Amino acid sequence: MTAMDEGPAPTLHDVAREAGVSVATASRALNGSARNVRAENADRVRAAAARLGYQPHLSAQAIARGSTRTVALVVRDVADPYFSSIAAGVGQAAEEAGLIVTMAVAGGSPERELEIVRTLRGQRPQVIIVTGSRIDGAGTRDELADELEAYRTAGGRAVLISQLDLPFGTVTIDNHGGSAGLARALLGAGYRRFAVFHAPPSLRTSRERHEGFLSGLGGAGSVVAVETGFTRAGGHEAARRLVERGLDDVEAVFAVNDVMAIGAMTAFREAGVLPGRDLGVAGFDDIASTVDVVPALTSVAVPLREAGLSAMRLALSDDAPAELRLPTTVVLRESTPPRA
Amino acid sequence: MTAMDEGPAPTLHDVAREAGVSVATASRALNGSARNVRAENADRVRAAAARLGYQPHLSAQAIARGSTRTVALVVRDVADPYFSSIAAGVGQAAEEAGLIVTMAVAGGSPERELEIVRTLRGQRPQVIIVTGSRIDGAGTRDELADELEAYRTAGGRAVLISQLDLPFGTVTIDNHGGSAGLARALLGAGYRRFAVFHAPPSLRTSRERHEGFLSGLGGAGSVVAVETGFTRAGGHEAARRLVERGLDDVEAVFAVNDVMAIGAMTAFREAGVLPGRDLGVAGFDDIASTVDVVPALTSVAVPLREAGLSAMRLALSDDAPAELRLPTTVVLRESTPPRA
DNA sequence: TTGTAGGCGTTATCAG
DNA sequence: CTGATAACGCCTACAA
Repeated sequence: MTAMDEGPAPTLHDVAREAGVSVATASRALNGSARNVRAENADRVRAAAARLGYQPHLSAQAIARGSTRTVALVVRDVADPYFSSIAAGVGQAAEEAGLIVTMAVAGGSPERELEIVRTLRGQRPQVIIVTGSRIDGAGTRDELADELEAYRTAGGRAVLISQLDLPFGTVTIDNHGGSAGLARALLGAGYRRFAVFHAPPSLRTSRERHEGFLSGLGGAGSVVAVETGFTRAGGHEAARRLVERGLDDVEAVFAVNDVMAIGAMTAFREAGVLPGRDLGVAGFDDIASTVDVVPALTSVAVPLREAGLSAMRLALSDDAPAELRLPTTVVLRESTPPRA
Repeated sequence: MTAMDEGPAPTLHDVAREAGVSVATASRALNGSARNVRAENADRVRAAAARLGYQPHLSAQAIARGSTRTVALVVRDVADPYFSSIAAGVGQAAEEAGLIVTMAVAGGSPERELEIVRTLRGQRPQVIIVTGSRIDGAGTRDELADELEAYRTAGGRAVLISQLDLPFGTVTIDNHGGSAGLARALLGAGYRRFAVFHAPPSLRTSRERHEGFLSGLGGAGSVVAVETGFTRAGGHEAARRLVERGLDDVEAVFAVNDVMAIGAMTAFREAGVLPGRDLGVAGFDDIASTVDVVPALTSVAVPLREAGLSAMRLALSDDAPAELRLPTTVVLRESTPPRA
């Protein structure tokens, strides 16, 4: 109810009137669709635009031009370092390409993911990037595929950072190979008896890492599997359960991601079991905190930021949608010291 | 060059034709702008929409309706837990309000921040939330204010999660009070001689925390100030420098944020100085990893997620733009054990 | 209950 | 080089 001058944002018409030219000329002057505007008029237009605080209505441009300058990103959880690293990569690539990124959070629900992709499609972004593990038996797989297919048919570029499960460009992480390499490295360090903290096997990422680990072991040693959540809390809880059950037959635990491993380390410590001394601990992803935790966490490095960049590259390239497999690297640290 | 049926996305016209009704009826059936559509027709329209994989063009809706259903968020760095927690809060509130969040990364550059807000304005979002410390002497302050003012004049809601520096709704964190409380708590624990790791004083958040700490000390004890970057790397480097210089006159270090403190702890450890035993360490923000680091990090808890929620609430409310000050809580942990 | 028509802010075509 | 004017996809009086 103030006396402030309320009112709609100035439009191109306002600018044109203020500059004493037609909208067409104003439009041309502002975005040089053709270089043919008299310098003087161009200046007048720019001055008028500045004076009025004019900003072109992106939606209107989108309609008139028939295309937007945005990329849509679907993640499970922004606050999870795994996704925020990917998001950072996507953001960087988007900025370089002059695109705006819009971001939606699926929270691990396949239904919500589907719903998001649907409404995202309404945004008509140039690119849709869906991140996060596929979930088997979710029942939304085919619908998601249809949705993305419809999007592609309309000229959009869909890319997944996930498992190669849908017929779209996909950036995959070598989960199986990474875990197998880790298993071999741990065997090499003298470990024989393991526990694996994993999420429900329908979560593909977890399953791949779990299976990869077993296959890397190649039958050597023993493994007790503990199913839990794919989060820090899950790792923490699994560790508590394992301690309760007794640690006699485990020399090292592999948690299928770092936040689980870190939560587990804390739980072990709370129970008087010292990670790195009493028990080896390893994770997966090699998030930033691995080196700040004590003992530093053995992990499998995944180029997360690079995954985001690659996804954008894949999307923007004109090659047929392909799989881009990102390599992983085992990084041994103090949490799994060589065993006498 | 495949034989796939390429082509533009289906429009409302296509749906209408497919259903054998007019666009108006189709529009009404799809978004019940009025409940007056014969049930049979409504069904036909919905069926046609489904068959065609129709999704309304959000930009077109935005233009026709004169408003969008989006909120724009500006952060410094998505991968920083500080911002990703805020983003998570904003995302949650946005979802509840049925809004899509678009997110842009300023990377700590005031110029980039200004540029982002400018183009964001073109998006015509319902809300613009700008997060991150104000930076004094940036030279963009007034321009940013103008930009946001123009946005508000056009009916937008601008909110900052920052310092109260611009005449808009602002969610502030009690940096000064929190640090002062921390200082008192550390005095109470027997510490007297401090080092403070801070960023350049133009960064308001850093300055407020630094000054708050000094004021909490109230002249008691001694303080050596070390200027460095506002990041983990900054903390790490400051710690290295401090060790080189000698630690004889410091019993505890306060890093103005947790990632700095955590980086510092690692650096100290690398130098053979054990945090918590040889040296107290405290941070600010109380990010998730404080409890997973060893020793657990003393910090000042900031309701980050809540900040995001509050910002949305502030934006969506019809009250005059106000300041909403979020309280902080000192959390003493093992990194600052009571001193004999 | 339905359809026609005009408008939203831009861009782009096509005469001048 | 400039200015009408017709799209773009959707919504919404207004009229039927």
